Amino acid sequence: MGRELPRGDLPALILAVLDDAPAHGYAIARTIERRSDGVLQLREGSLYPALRALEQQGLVSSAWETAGAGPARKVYTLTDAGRGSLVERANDWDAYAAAVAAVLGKRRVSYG
Amino acid sequence: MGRELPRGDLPALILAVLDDAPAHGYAIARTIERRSDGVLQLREGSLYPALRALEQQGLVSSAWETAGAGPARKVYTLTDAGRGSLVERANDWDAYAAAVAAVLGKRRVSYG
DNA sequence: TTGATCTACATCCTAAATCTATGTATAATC
DNA sequence: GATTATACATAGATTTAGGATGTAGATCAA
Repeated sequence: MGRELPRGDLPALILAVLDDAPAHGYAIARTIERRSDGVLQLREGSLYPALRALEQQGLVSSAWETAGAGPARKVYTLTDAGRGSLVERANDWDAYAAAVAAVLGKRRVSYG
Repeated sequence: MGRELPRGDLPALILAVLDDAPAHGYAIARTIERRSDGVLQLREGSLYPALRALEQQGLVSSAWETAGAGPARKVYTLTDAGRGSLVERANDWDAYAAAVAAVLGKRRVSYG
């Protein structure tokens, strides 16, 4: 269980999670795993660099949340630019998925 | 036009093309572009290393075709192992595409 | 006959993005 | 007090695709 992510799709997934509500890194990873039924798994080594890049690009903003129990959390919020980028990336994904499906054809479990 | 390929999907695309008929490298690239309506574009720097890797793994076999007009062609044929690998990769793709779609949700052109 | 274009294969280098491994630290559970 | 879950972070290795470049035959136009 748990397929590696093909490169390039991770930012879109993070933005999509943040589009529902602000969240901190660890929660983002858990949400992606849950929503994908465990198919998509996301390591810290991928997650935090990706979040930093998104922030540098102005697609998310962050704020430390020191109150509450447990270690401090850095909570990320989608910016307007991030929202726009998400729509673009989602459409791009659709086009890509359709293209791959067109090349692969209908070879599935019952191939013969 | 022409999106870069997320890493990992290229072998599956090549195997799928060869599943219909043996073909040489250049023709494989053209077929992928045509079937995907130009969305997927494949450069020599990606194509030939990928073909060599597939051959080393025993998923395709190759033979030089010297007859005919133009430069010599190396014609690739899917092996039985390649056929099995293709089915596996196609199913894997399905699972991955479904997982990404689940995380992305229904954010598309008419986002709001 | 020169040049441009398409076909066709090939390699080297670079870049990007992800994973592995490791480290720090708090809190709850056993 | 040991383990587990939470939570952030970085360095290094790996994978894999693209860019640039090179060779070479065939075709066609100027």
